[in-house]
Amino acid sequence: MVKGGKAVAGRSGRPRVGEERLSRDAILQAALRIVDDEGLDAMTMRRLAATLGVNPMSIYHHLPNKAAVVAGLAELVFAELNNSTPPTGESWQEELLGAANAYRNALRAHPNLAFQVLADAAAVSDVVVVTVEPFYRALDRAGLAPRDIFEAVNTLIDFIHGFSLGEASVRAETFELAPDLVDRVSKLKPGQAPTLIRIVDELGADGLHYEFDDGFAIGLSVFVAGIAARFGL
Amino acid sequence: MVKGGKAVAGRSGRPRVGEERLSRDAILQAALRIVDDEGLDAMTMRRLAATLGVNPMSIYHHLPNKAAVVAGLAELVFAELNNSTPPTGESWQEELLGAANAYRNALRAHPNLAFQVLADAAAVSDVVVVTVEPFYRALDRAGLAPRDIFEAVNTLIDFIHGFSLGEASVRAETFELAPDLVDRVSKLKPGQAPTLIRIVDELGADGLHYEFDDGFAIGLSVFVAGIAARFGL
DNA sequence: ACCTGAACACCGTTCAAGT
DNA sequence: ACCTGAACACCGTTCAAGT
Repeated sequence: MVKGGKAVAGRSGRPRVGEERLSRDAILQAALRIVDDEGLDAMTMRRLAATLGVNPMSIYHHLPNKAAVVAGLAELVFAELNNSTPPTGESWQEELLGAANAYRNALRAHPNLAFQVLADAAAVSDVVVVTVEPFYRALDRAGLAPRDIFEAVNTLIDFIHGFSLGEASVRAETFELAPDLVDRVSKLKPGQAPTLIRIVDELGADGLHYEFDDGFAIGLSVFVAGIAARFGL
Repeated sequence: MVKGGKAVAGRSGRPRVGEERLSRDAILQAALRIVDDEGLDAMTMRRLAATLGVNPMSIYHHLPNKAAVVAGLAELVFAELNNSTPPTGESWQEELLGAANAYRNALRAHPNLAFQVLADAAAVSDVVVVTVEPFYRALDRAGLAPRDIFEAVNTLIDFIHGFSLGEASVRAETFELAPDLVDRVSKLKPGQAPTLIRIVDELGADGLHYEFDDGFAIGLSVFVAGIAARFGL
């Protein structure tokens, strides 16, 4: 963009104290804005520097490399989640649903980042660890044994991750499966997926409408019923 | 690598019939090899061309761009899954577990690709659609209503996706959580995650060992129990 | 310590030219 | 039709130099 023109004046050299133009936080906020607005690919070091009105290399004094910038963004998402009000509920079930919804919403807030966040969720940082507290609290309240809590939370969070991945990969929050799934299924060679074809046919009558909100709620209800049955509540 | 040297002879121009050096399939196989061996980042168009002994631009006559190459790889993974022997079982539960294990194994076969595969699973192609047939078959056999089958399969596959994402993000198939989780948890400010800290403490006594295989089996058992309970089987 | 400028070693892709 | 060579418009990052 600034391409041909000579660099905007901007004194070089160390700024006086209290005059720093850059900070880890300012960089991450600017990066998050770019990612939210234009996607992860648009967030290049050079572009980031440009929006900060700074030389590309200046960023490297606050973050070691681009991977660190992206990891910092993932951390921001979890930090937002941790700052949201913790879920409460009449029952452990309600509390668990509250935790799950808050988690999903945090991921939904930055769909262009969801992918990266999910990848980093494994390479856990402190912020991520704290994130599971509400889940532990709900299941502790339910009376599960420590090891069962551990496994149950892992399972539930895996589901939320997978669901969020699908949700982030699709633009609209509602979509008609009809033109998509029905159409595609109808083009399959009949021998290849007989059950699928038959089921989709029967569904087709009702009109094949899908809402992510409903899908999530149903998934959670399956999970809650499963926990209760599997761990003897 | 070939950097300074002059291009290896290699006649240019159109090869005679039956003499083509390139094909969509050959390109994808070479690309898959690079991704499996060195990761997705190593698979650049130029690198891919080099291993094929061909000019970078030649690839564009078979695939429109790099995104198409990567999408082709994702398709390969699902194709492998569809060619594996379909699961059978005494009960619908066993059949469902068989389908889930086959699905997970297909994703595990190419960990460096898992990420991309999961992203593309939403932007569904025909190969992906066929992939769900075994799940539909198991739940149809269980006697679920069409709409319930649809929702249950979505939920289960979301779980598998999330699980596989976590599995792909971690190198070893077994890891001690102790030095990782326990250590990290113990460094938290006590007010931040009291339940988590307490539960992990109690777990710490047993030795905090985690196996992905066990985690997956437990997760599946929760879902099977949940499906039975939630959909009244 | 913090910022800059120039340079290095890459990218994906377009376009015109070969056979 | 299929492959090539040169070129364009980018990347992330190193390194030496400024204050």
